[in-house]
Amino acid sequence: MVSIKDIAKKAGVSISTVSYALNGSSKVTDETSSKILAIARELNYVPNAAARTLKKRESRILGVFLTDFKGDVYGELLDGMKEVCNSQGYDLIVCSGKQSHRMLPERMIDGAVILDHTFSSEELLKYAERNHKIVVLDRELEHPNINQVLLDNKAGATLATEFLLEQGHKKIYVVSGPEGSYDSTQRMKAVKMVADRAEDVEWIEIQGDFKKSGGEKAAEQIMQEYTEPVAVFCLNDEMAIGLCNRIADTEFKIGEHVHLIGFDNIELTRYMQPRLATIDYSKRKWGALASEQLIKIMSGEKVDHERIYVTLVKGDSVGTETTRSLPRPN
Amino acid sequence: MVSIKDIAKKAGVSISTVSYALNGSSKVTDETSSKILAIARELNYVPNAAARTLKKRESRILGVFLTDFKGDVYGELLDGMKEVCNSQGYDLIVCSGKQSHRMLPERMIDGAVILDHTFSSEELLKYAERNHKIVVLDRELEHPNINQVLLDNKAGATLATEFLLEQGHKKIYVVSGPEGSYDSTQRMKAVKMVADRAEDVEWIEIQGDFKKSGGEKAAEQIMQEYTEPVAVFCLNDEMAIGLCNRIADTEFKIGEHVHLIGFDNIELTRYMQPRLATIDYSKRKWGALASEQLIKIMSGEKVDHERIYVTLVKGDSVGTETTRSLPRPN
DNA sequence: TTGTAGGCGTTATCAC
DNA sequence: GTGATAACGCCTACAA
Repeated sequence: MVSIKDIAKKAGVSISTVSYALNGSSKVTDETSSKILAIARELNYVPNAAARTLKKRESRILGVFLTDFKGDVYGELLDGMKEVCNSQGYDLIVCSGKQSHRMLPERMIDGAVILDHTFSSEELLKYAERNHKIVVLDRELEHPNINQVLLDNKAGATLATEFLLEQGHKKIYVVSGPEGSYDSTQRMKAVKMVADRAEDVEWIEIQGDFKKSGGEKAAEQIMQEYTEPVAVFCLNDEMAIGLCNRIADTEFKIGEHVHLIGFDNIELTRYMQPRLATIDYSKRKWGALASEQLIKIMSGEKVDHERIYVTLVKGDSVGTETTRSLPRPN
Repeated sequence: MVSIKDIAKKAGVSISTVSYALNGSSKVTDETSSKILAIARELNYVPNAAARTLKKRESRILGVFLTDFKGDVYGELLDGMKEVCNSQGYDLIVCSGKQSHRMLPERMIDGAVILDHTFSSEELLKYAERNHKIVVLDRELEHPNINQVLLDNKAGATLATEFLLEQGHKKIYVVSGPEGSYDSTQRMKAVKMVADRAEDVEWIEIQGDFKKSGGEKAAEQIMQEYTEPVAVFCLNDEMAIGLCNRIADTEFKIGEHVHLIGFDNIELTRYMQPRLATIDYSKRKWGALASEQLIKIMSGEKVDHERIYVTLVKGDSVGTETTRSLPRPN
């Protein structure tokens, strides 16, 4: 490995002069500087990240932690994060799994964005307590070194539920996310609030998992119990897709027998037939804002928690309840 | 930050004793050792990754470089990589974008897996020349420090094309990937080979981009030129999905007017109506193998290039050509 | 069994 | 403007 020491030797100067030249300090003559730069290029010199990080006590790398690498929500979110990070001179790395947690306490990264419910809040608080900077996207956590950028789950679930009610639906299945998911809990709470306040509305929770398989299972149960048209609120789009596809094998029709709305507005919903009604928000903005907040708290700036606003996307997957007595197909 | 120096002071021993104890060396008494460990825990000691990396000249981190964070192929592939990495005591980080390239030459990571055609081969060879270890998944590149783990594109495209021919199709549109994509070029070459060898077969290339939008555009052209049923080979599933969805808005029917086959067997194809015919391979195995090869060449082991085998998945998106004169709908 | 000391590659504070 | 020199936190001969 070629180090500044090698360059110094070859250039006949000291290592400090080399360091200055390499870092573009104005303290060194243009002449010496260009000579050093030339030699550095000639020797294929590349600075050593570990040494720099050790000395400067910062790596200029930010990490984002995901539950897993699958999931349709992540793509744009990560792109949003990357954009902001890069523009601020940081690199972004994506990590998953318990093993990678060490990156934060061992100071391989300067800060972390968390979207991983397997990362316990105790662990996060422990790190925050040791002065590591963290932004959480998937929980509420109060600490001077932690900032929250959360989806407005309550507004989203309220919009979705009210939309179903407005269309005249009286029986609503709600397919939830996995145990312990903050998003699921929050959305569920809002549904309950709205539905309980309405007259004559019955709502039934089906335990889901935020994956396609959960939607499929829910479809089975719903069709089994079917007596008349029902509304279904899948707490994310992936389950809605699973549900749709299970139902596509039957005579039941989405938007007629089963009125369906999702949450997330993932790209695929644009392509579904009929178009899935869902709750939209900017994933790119979510990621960008998370990175911004992280960089701010790292620089010592005091910032408030942020919220990502949501909107309703209507779609033919939810029809008006004009066909109360539509019979069970076949 | 608490370092081994602090522990040493508190324990009344030297820093080397602390280091030995922390690394489980048998050279230190159980008594001293447990005392040191207790103090380390008490002080919330966490080793500093940069210092360890600098000294040991390895980070135990492997990096994978992707063109972008979107893309349905990546999830399982990354999981496959992560599994192998972790089991071998390595961490995996996912990077994207030109800025992050520095991770390799600056020795932040011990090795890299490349699935990013924006990473030039010259750059990769340069790094390989400086003794960095690399596994490429998206090109052919010969160097002692580079290993290839490539899809058997030729076999896949041949299987797909032959399947269309067996079903009696005589006119085949091929929707390609973006300019410069190795996978696209290889697949295209195989199609040409098979189709040209067959009698009476006409094939037409449509320039695509491996994204949904490319499939949509291809759909427009195909419908415009339509006179009788045609076959279409989209060189990846994402374009096939775009094509399907564009066609779903019309009276044309997949599997009747347009016989469609894709490539990749991404999860979503399972849910399409009709089921998309495609080429399958294990993404998880691809990732796992890539990691294994990387770790092997890093340990100085000499390994051959590897190939990921593919199979044909039939689906109702390709019907038999019994309806040669099916008229143009509406 | 434990301590001393040198060095990994870099930055940064001093002198000169 | 340039050069010694001392860290940064850790590992590891070698010495005691």
